[in-house]
Amino acid sequence: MEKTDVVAALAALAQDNRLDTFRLLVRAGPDGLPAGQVAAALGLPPNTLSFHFDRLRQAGLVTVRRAGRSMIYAARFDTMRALLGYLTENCCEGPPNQCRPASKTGAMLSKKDGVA
Amino acid sequence: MEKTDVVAALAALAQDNRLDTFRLLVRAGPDGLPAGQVAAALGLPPNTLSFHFDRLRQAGLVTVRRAGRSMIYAARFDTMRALLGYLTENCCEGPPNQCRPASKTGAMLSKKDGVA
DNA sequence: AATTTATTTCGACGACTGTCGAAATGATCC
DNA sequence: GGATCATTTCGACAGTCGTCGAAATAAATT
Repeated sequence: MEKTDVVAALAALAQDNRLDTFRLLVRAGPDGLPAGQVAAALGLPPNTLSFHFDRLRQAGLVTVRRAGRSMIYAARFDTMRALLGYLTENCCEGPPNQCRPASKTGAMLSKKDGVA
Repeated sequence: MEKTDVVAALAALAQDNRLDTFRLLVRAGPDGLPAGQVAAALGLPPNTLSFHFDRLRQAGLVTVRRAGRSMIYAARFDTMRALLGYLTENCCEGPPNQCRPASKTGAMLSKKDGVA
């Protein structure tokens, strides 16, 4: 994933209503939800939501398909996975690996520290 | 981590120069780098960089300490870890867990699908 | 205490963002 | 084909963002 795409995806998620929207779609799973249902769930006017959907779509975070007169939006898990991959690799891996679950016990990985 | 903090952190990282800055600090490790060194590495005017550092600091992504006349900025790995945790939990876990490494073989987790 | 070095604060600027009312589009149903 | 329902497009608006020159602060050097 290119840095440009990462910035775009981050920007898309860095807004209250959009983060809510995306989380809702994630919970809805691969089948997605019609725009109206999202609007109802979040209490957003349909044109405002349309604007946000567009941002998410341009960032590659959702897909749309038409079903009758509804537009069905669905989360793109592949993009989200790629984003998480980038962040984990580029923004968490300090010289001594800083990105482990905060070490509850402290043991368990103090043996070899296999860092490339 | 609260949703507000998540949005703040995402917004802080959703900008070219800031993402570069943060990545540089991550690679520098817990000891951090003096502002001037970051400015030199990224070719940014010091006042512009100062503005971005402030954003990162307000989002809890970096710390500052003074050392002589230099200001040393360092990445906050704990915040980054918390952010990744939130994103993984809230933005990747669809009904059938969507957030695995894209399934190279396809086997290996098709046995029980243990989702809470 | 004056000078140099490292960084921040201030003020200004054009560009972009998020929101909304109103009008347009597109599909369905009599 | 006219009414209706779901959604998008358009235009406008206040607010925020990213950048930069210039001035201010803060610490070391002489």
